[in-house]
Amino acid sequence: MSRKIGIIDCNNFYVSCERVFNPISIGKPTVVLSNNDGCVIARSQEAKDLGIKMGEPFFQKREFMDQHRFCVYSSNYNLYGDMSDRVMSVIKEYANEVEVYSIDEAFVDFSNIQDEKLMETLIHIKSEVQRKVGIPVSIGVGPNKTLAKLTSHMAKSEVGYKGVCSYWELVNFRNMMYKVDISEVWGIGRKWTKKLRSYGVDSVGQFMNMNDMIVKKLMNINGLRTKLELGEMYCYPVQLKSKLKKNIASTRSFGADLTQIEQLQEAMYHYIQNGVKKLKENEVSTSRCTIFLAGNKHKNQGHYTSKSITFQEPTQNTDEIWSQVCPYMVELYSNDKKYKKCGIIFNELTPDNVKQITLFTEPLESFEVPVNVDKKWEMKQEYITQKYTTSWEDIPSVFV
DNA sequence: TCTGGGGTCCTAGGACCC
DNA sequence: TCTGGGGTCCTAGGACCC
Repeated sequence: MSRKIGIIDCNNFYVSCERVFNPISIGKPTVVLSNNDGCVIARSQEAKDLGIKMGEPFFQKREFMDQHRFCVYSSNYNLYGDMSDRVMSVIKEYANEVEVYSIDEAFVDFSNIQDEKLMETLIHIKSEVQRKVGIPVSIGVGPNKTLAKLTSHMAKSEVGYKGVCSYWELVNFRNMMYKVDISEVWGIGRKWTKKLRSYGVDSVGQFMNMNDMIVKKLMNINGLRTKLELGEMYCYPVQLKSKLKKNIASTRSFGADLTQIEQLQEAMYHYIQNGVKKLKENEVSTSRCTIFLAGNKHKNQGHYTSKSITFQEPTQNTDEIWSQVCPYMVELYSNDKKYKKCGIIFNELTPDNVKQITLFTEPLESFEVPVNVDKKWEMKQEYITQKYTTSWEDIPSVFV
């Protein structure tokens, strides 16, 4: 007997969250912007209909949005995180086997629900999330994740489905797939779409007809899995237990180009503090990190350097990390370049409860770094925090 | 003037070892 | 001068996702 895998997906999630608290934007074209108000990361249906693309730079569309009386919001991740928790807990009232896949999506294993009750259950969940949290969702269900995603796409794009679509209710699925573009498949992104098109494969139906070995060669094992899932095989299991994170990153673009190493160091210290906060929230320590400095790739200054640094033992101490990172920044930095972004990625995370004891711990060389022994650092940091706060957050958050 | 941030997985190639 | 084969580990780069 086939599994019943569902995907419950919040519609235009960030916009929908804003609309719960700003009903004035309902019915108007609405977008939510990324950090720095850089680009569009969520769009209402009205905004999509007016041709606003995902990831489009805000400054290029600002005038257009003014003309069309858009509601524009800077992103408010605390709000979205909280709304996400509420949506997920409503879902969990009706299903035990839930994988929270992202802030706005959950895979659910509905296999234990009787065939005849399936649609009824899904419709009920959809209306309960709407009633209790105020967020509209779409639901797709099929024998695996890939087909669930594809049916949820149909649930969204075809009004007739009213937001809930089951693979088993689709008549002549295979024929329908010749009309669905290959890029709609979960797991097939821009590059692979281009590659497949160059082989004359434009529709999902054509992709399904390809030879397995060719698919594997052209893409990789996951490309093949995607193809097999379209043919009803079950390759990507629903992950009921949340897996431990493998990396935790803290990176930001600057409000303007930076040229001095002191500025970069201040920024990096800031990001380390932020990253350490995340380490503590996740109850892990790091024994290795990667730092990077990068230029503005949009301005023909797309340089990038990075360095991996191994710590003597797992840590979640900002200054300890900083003392190791600082000398390498000097190494990576070059005074004839402009920098637009930097950051730190913590790798090799170990849960705090299994901390190892190192028998021979040598004193940390890098504690000798001068910046760490006098108090100049803290003053600088305070100054830069103020500065960053004004340039990042002192931006009007609503334009009507 | 202004173009996000944070993840995962796979693969090829080099280093190194026996 | 000649110069095997196999295994593991690491890293960089490239693809994908939201």
